[in-house]
Amino acid sequence: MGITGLLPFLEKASSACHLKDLRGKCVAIDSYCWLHRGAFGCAERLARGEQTDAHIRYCLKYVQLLLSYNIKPILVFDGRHLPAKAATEAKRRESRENARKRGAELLRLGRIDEARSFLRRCVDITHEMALQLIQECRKRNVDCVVAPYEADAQLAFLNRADIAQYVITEDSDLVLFGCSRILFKLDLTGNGRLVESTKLHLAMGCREERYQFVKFRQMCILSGCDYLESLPGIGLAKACRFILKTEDPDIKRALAKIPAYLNMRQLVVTEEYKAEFLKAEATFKHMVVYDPVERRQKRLTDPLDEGTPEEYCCNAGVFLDEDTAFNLALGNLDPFSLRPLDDWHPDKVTEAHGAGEIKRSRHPSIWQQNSSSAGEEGCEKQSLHATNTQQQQTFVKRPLMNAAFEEQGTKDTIADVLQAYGIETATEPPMKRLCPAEKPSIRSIAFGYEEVNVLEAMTLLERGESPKRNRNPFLVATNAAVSCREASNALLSPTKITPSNRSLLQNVSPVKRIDYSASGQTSGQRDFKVTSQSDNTATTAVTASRLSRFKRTNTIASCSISAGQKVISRFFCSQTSTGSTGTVNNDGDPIQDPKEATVESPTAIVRKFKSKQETQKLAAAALYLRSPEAQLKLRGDRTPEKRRTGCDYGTGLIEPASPSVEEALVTKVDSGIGGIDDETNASEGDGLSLSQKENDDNALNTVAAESSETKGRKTVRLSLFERKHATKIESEENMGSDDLAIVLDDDASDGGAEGKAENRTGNESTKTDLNTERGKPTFTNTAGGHTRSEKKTNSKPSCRRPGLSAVRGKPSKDAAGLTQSRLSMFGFQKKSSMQLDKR
DNA sequence: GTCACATCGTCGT
DNA sequence: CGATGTGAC
Repeated sequence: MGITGLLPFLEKASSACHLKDLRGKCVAIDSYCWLHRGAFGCAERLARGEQTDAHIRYCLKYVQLLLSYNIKPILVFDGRHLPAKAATEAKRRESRENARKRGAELLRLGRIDEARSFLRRCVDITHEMALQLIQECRKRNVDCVVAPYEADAQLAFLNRADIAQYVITEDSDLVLFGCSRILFKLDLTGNGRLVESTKLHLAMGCREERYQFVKFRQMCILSGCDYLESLPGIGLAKACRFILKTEDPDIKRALAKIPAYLNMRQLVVTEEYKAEFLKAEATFKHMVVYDPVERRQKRLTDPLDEGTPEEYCCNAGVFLDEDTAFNLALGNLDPFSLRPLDDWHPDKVTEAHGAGEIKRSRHPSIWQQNSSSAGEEGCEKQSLHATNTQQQQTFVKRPLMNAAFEEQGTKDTIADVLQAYGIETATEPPMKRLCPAEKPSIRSIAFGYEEVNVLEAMTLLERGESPKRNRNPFLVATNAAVSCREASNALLSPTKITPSNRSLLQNVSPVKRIDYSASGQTSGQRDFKVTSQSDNTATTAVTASRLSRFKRTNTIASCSISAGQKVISRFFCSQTSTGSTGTVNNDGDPIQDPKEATVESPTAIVRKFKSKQETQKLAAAALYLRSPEAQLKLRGDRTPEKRRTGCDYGTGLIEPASPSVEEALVTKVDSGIGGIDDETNASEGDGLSLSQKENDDNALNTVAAESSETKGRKTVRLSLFERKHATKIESEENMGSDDLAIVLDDDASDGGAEGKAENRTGNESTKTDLNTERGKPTFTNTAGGHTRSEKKTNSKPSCRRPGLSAVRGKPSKDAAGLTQSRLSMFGFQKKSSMQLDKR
């Protein structure tokens, strides 16, 4: 059920979002949504008990989509039913059962079409389906978790623990559970709607300083949620008005004032309701979830921390014994009977498991128990669960990625390091400054990745926006969707390893392997530790600086940097007079003596940078506005091929595509979905996609086909709708189609055709608006239906006749059922009569 | 303007 | 499950 009307209510707290903004992140998925949508397509077969895997393939398509953007997915499944929801569940089961019976009956009577509609409504997502998907995911090294109870709480836990930075769902309840970033309405083109908890006050219409998340949650519970029916006559709007009005922090006392505050004298707030309210609140706060890191069940938040009496948690689930809980979370048990169905164990995974053509994700598993297993999750774990030890700057060791090389320990040049990991080094090292520092005139227009990154972070910082794109393929997580502060801090400060400043190089560099916790002692050439006490000799200085340059950029790691000291990034060192020694190595990079690293606050550096480097900033801004391809061209493409082509996690469902190619496609598809007018063909001087279009030749891969098919479908659907109206008008006016004022054409019949997308770029969007959201999902009908009507009315009347394939299967009687308001909404009535008048 | 309730669509070819 | 439409207050 969720919260009725919450998503439209959250319009102001949401923004259009694309998966490309989530690169390098980890995303927890409410798998039920995908399974349910997937099962809908093969509902008949499922209802008849026939064998099918269409729904599984549907889900894997999404998994693949995420992997192709280098996003780590964690699929979360529902577990047992909460007692509080038992009634709702029973009701659902009953209605499904009824639908099944009626469907079967109609099927016997041979009324296939009617039977179909009932059979679709009776699809139930069973744990067997979930397990089927889980098993496919295991083959691909994609993590799955079965929640002890509701997936919602589990998703929220993963999000709050920062194991997953985003949550994908269709259920508005996730907001109440306290997720920070939720992606709704994700489609196969990668577009979705992002709701951020930091913006919730905007939706409530409340000043930020007066806003508390607790208030938001109380508002939602008051409006009616899964655990508590609303008081009669109270919906979101009234609940919001009440919550904003009341000052009383004690909600139990405040609840009594509802009738007075809302002018609803007839309303009675019983003691029972108050108690149930507190229980419902506790259910959201303290539901039992599973912590895959600690491998134990716990509550989403600790009742002691929140001061919640234990008796209120009676609906929030009970704990299982350790072993059962673990196996349930892995998906090995049937959640209801707790009978074993499988015996998979994360610690006993063999590579052979995924043998065959199926490619395995390289993301580290959340189930990797050894916290020293590092990689991404190692970092997560450290930032999450080892905050205390972090103060000692204890770095976790990552597993040896290339044992032969790493044990050897002699090859310490950048080229060697990269080569050891299969990165092509025939070209220059990726982080190499493209234009040497000694050529300042050229430097002002050419930038390395870091520069652009920093500039971008600062530019966005200035504007108070979140960074949108990853431009530096090596700074995977620094950029996208991290708050600006985080981004700039990661670049500016002597950082600890956090999820936001990981990089490929960090993993590649031997530096990472130094265990600083040991004794501060490090061995030979491997010590590239940059500290104020560092004693790099002249002979090792060049090599050391080259490698430490990598390190400093992202993880300036040292146990001996004391508070207040700051080793600033190479970029800033070279730009600030105090930071640079003035010496340059043979790469043209300044060799920075760590002793002279300035102790400056990030803001001070930014200020200095801003005043001194205005031209560079402008140039960088110009560069920022280019597509990734254009940037690469401008800077000279030094990125090793392997990295540029993105990840290679494909399973064959969707071929792994270069991220840039995907972006190109999305740009095209975006413009295709939104526009329903053919008469405007110009793809409005879209500077961003210029070079992407040049790349189109490469774009004809499976993803292309997928995307354009989707586009085609949508277009056909729109056309079908339009045609229905047209038919209606036609019959009403008693006119032949030749006389019909609405222009009909056959364009939509071949929906998947390449190139149409650009032609359909609607004239509805402002040409100069780079943030246009056309074609992206929105929460409100005003944004969906109404804009469409505006599009229609603003443009010349036109209507595409769908192809035969689109008409087939839809009984024409539907057209007769259209209401006048619907017609006028799409502008047909008006237009047709207008045109008819002319005649 | 709100809210409650009923009904539809979700896929895929 | 959300979206949408409709009718009651």
